[in-house]
Amino acid sequence: MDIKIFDTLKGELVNFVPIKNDSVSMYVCGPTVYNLIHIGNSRPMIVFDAFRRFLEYVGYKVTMVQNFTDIDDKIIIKAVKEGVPFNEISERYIVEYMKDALALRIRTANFHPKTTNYVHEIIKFINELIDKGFAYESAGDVYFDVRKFEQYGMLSHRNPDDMRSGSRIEVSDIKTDPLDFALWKKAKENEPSWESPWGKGRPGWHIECSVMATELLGESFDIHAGGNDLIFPHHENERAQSMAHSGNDFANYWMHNGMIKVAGDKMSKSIGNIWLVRDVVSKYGADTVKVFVLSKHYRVPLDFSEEGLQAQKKSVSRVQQALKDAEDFFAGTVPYVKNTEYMKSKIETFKQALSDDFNTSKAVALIFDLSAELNKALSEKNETHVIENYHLIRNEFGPVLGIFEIQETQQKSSTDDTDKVMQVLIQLRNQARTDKNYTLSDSIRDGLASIGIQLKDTPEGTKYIIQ
RNA sequence: GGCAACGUAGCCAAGUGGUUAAGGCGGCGGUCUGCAAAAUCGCUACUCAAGGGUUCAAAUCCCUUCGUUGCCUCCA
Repeated sequence: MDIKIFDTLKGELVNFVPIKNDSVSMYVCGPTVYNLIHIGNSRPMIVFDAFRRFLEYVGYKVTMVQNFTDIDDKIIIKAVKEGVPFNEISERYIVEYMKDALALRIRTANFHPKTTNYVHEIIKFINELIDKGFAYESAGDVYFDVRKFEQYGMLSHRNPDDMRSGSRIEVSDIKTDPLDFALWKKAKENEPSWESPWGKGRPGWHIECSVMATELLGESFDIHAGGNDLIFPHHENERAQSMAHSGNDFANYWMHNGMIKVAGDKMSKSIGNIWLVRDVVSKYGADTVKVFVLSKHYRVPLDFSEEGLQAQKKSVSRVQQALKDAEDFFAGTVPYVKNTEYMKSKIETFKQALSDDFNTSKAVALIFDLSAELNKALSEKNETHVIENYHLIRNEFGPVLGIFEIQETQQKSSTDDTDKVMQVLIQLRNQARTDKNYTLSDSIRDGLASIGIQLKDTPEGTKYIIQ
């Protein structure tokens, strides 16, 4: 099956053909670790984790790298402010990042390299760029000479001359061209630094990704991904220095996700309109957050709002409840079956949707359809159809998109004390109903509802859901 | 100023040349229920920002206008 993706470099939908037949190498730009991550940061995590799973689903062996930039101005500033070594800050926020990723059920990449572990390779890489005439030292800094790289501007579809004339580019007399960017920054007093041929200093911002991608995936690899705010300058610069260094292609495909916005503005640490991942996940659950993100195509801007999340939570709960009902229907474990024709045709539809520039909103819509089918099958007691739809959601499509993989809501077992208390209350209420004492029965129901416990009178008896 | 993207129902959102314009939330009506809730069934865009054009045929291609946003500076 052909997989089509939108390639930022070509500016159009292209057929995805990996370098090696059966394997895919991808590099996803990770965070600079100086803060807790917000919902905006979570979009590439959610989207590209799912994309990676999809590639594996259709049979590729995927090697995924996601870096941590653990040395940078902001980390240093924060460390100074707290009076601790810089690596205490970066290590802290790597741990916090991992916690948030876990809460979102993002699978870990194959490699999570850190800049500071690659300083030796970075220095070597810069040295080679200087040898090849693409970089120069100036006052202890080393800069990339953009005029030497003919393709500069190609990824971001910009003309270097236009950018030079723009007033927002800072002019510096230590740079040959205002667009030149730092590969190596000379250490200021008391800054963390490493020894180098150019004196004490530290890596510039873009170089770490080029070096770590090259070290772990090779000079040329398949996919480079990240937020579209990284296209310029980060990815443009990465591409320039990498191609100048190797003389070969760098990433063959560039995938970029759109920004998450709040009330019309981009969610950004500098604007301050951020929602922390951990707060949103604990309030709405990972499935809701992920379905919310995957409901919209990954390249277009997504407006974040509590109202939107609230609406999504309802739809997500319906699917979760249908799955739980199916498990209850089979007293805990839904038996596996060989894929039926019905399942095969749904799987085909699912793959088709995701092959078309990763159209997750179509795939999510399919899951909602299956969830309705599952509910119908349950009420008709059609075992085969329950099994088919349950497995398609829980064990086939869910694990690809990273949603509905597990039961998020707490299941109460019959040995649980809560359940015992609930059974007493339900019995009491049902006696009242039999006696047609609806004032009492309704007051029990309303009372429970007010503390978040919902009663449902089904043909199989009264059930309850703890919100 | 330069370079892009987007504008589809009350709201969110697929569809990008040709069957009845997916799906979700909300709303209305039916089934179920003592009444609800949940589930389920039906209805909820004769129309795709506006105006031109191309075509046998356009939400889908082209042009113009209006509007929103992003990048050009750290950012996912």
